[in-house]
Amino acid sequence: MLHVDLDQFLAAVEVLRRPELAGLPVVVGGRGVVTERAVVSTASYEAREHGIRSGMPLRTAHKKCPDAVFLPVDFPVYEDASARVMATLRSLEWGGVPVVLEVLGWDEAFLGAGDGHGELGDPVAYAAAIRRAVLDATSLHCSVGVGNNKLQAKIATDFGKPRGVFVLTDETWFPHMGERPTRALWGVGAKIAGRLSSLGIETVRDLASSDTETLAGEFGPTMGPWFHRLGRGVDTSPVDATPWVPRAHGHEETFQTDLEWHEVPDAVRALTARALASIDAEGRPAMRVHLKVRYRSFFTLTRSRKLPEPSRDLAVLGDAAVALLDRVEQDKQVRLLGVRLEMVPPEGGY
DNA sequence: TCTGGGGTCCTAGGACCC
DNA sequence: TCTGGGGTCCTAGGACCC
Repeated sequence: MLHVDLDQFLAAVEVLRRPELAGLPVVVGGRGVVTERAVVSTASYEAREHGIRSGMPLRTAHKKCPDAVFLPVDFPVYEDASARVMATLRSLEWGGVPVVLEVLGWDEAFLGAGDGHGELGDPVAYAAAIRRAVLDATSLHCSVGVGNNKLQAKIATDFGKPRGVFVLTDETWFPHMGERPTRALWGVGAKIAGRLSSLGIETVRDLASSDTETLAGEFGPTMGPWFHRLGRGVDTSPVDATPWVPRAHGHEETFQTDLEWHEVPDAVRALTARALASIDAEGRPAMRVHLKVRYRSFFTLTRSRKLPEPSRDLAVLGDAAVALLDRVEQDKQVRLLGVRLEMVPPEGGY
């Protein structure tokens, strides 16, 4: 089982079309304007040497490295580059058998052989061949993780970065992961790590040897046992090449200056129109409308309502979104608004 | 003037029905 | 007058990931 992840993907694509940027600190985020409310999407390795990280406010990044090149996020260009990478991967064979490819976003994929569980021959040699194939076809570098399952392969890739291959298996799981904090696991974020810590569970090994019943009591019958499996490096899910079918599309916007309440309904209607344009491309009507409101204090509310009947009518959807405003506090300035339209499932479900 | 924008999945609790 | 369970649907919100 392999996991492939492009190195500093957005920055690498920008350098490809502007070779003079090679070797410079490059930061891609927002509209590329360092005074605006936006965050870093990807920083080149040179920029990371200055302490710049994904998710960091652009303004902060600019303070850390005023000489960095700041570029706007250019969706179509990354989508095109991503499509070429995935087409390259999908065309590969493993031991004479077509690979099974599960795409995760723009710059990542799981790759298996046969039924999606198996692998053939020498996976490390094959991983190196994949890196060459992607580089030859797209001029982009990637790292590859090898594991007995998707969880292990995914974590292995991080150890292999940049431009490397790393192997993490049932045999090497505890030597590599046992003493790391639970946060190192794919699926454990800051909040879950904190709740685990309050149960006395700090490391991956602690989690692996913890009591499943206790975890189920704390996190529920699905999440509890799942966390326990994460700790042991266990993951039975196959690589699934089924094309992704979106459940919903939405748009949200952080306003450069907070909105006064009288400006909010029009802004909600504008976001609804953008969301509608996105779901129109899917050809399925909306069945539920979600509204997200963030106030100046960074306090965020969500409200949603199921429509009486599915709709693709802008007036109907706009009215439904605006009606949700009645259920939120209307006395504070608004920093962010979001409208998401959940679509009717396709024939036969997802 | 720290803290984007696109998503998915899970849980809790209330309403309602039998 | 008091009150058990099971089941489903719906909404709010939490958490995670790229």
